[in-house]
Amino acid sequence: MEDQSPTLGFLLHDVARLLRKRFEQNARGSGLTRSQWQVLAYLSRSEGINQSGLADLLDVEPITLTRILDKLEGLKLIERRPDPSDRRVWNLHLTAAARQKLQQARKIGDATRAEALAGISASDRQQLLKTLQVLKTNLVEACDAPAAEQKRTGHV
Amino acid sequence: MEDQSPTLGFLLHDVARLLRKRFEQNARGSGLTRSQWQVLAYLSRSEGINQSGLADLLDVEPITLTRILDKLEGLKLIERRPDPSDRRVWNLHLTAAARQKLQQARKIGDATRAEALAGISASDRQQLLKTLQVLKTNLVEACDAPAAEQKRTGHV
DNA sequence: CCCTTATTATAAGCATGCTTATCATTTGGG
DNA sequence: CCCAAATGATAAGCATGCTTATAATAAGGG
Repeated sequence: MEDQSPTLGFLLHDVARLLRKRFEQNARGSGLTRSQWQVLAYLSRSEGINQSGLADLLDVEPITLTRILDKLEGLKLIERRPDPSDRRVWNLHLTAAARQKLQQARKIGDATRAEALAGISASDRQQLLKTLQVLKTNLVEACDAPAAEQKRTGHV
Repeated sequence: MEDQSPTLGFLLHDVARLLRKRFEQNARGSGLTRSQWQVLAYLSRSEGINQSGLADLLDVEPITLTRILDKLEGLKLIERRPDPSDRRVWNLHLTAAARQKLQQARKIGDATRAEALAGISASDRQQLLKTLQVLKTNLVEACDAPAAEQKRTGHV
């Protein structure tokens, strides 16, 4: 695992970064970044949700989301509406412009994904998604647990 | 592809980010971040390389690497030595301290990877690495090409 | 030899992620 | 009812990625 080929972590990080980079190359001029698109996409399935709820869906920290929402609000793509029963809370809504952008960005995402997946069979794609989903579940759980002991035996 | 489950891009991004986060939780106190570790790891296989060569290996932009090297140099983990034949160039070398750190970080990486891969069979792990490697190759190539046309037919 | 072009490293400025801290508000125990 | 603890949003500061730009140097054609 440690010799010639990069480890899983390096490889995953690189692939995610390159996919993000290629998406943004293809999306030049859309005015939306990948993260902004992700926030809009998740919000479109949960309109009216509040910020900490949406941060949970996205598995990011609330403060990370706050800044993305600041941008999206400035672009008039979302609205923060005060919650009638809790003055700490903002309820989030898409604007009409956001719904248009979403369609556009979805096309760019499809095209970018097609570039990345060239030459990979349908069953390998399925397998990839399945395995990544397991990794994500494992990691979400691990991140809430105390730090792993590093086995000094060197055995994995 | 677009309905309930996250797309490949979101999933990859999330898994990479969570793996990075978990690594850093486990590495608390090592004084090294994941990216710094990656730079040391690649450099250990190519000592004496210059900055743009190393940036190519890592598939990052030279300026991204410059700042990481600034940190590593400040931590006395690398040395920049002037190239005798080209005054623009720095040749990069690990210090003895870096070699120690590398061993320590490798253990943390192994432990983190084990957490992420829990419950995934050896053959599925192989398959995952293989597919990711193809994705990376596709993307490195795509990023050097002009932006993809987005097929307005909606077909992928 | 000189001038244009390419290459190496770095700077400035932005976006997203994090940790840690703060403020306002709500909730719940006594 | 009142104070302590929990919760929602935000701020400050750091790391790493990017794009675009700049300075110094090298290389090559005329």
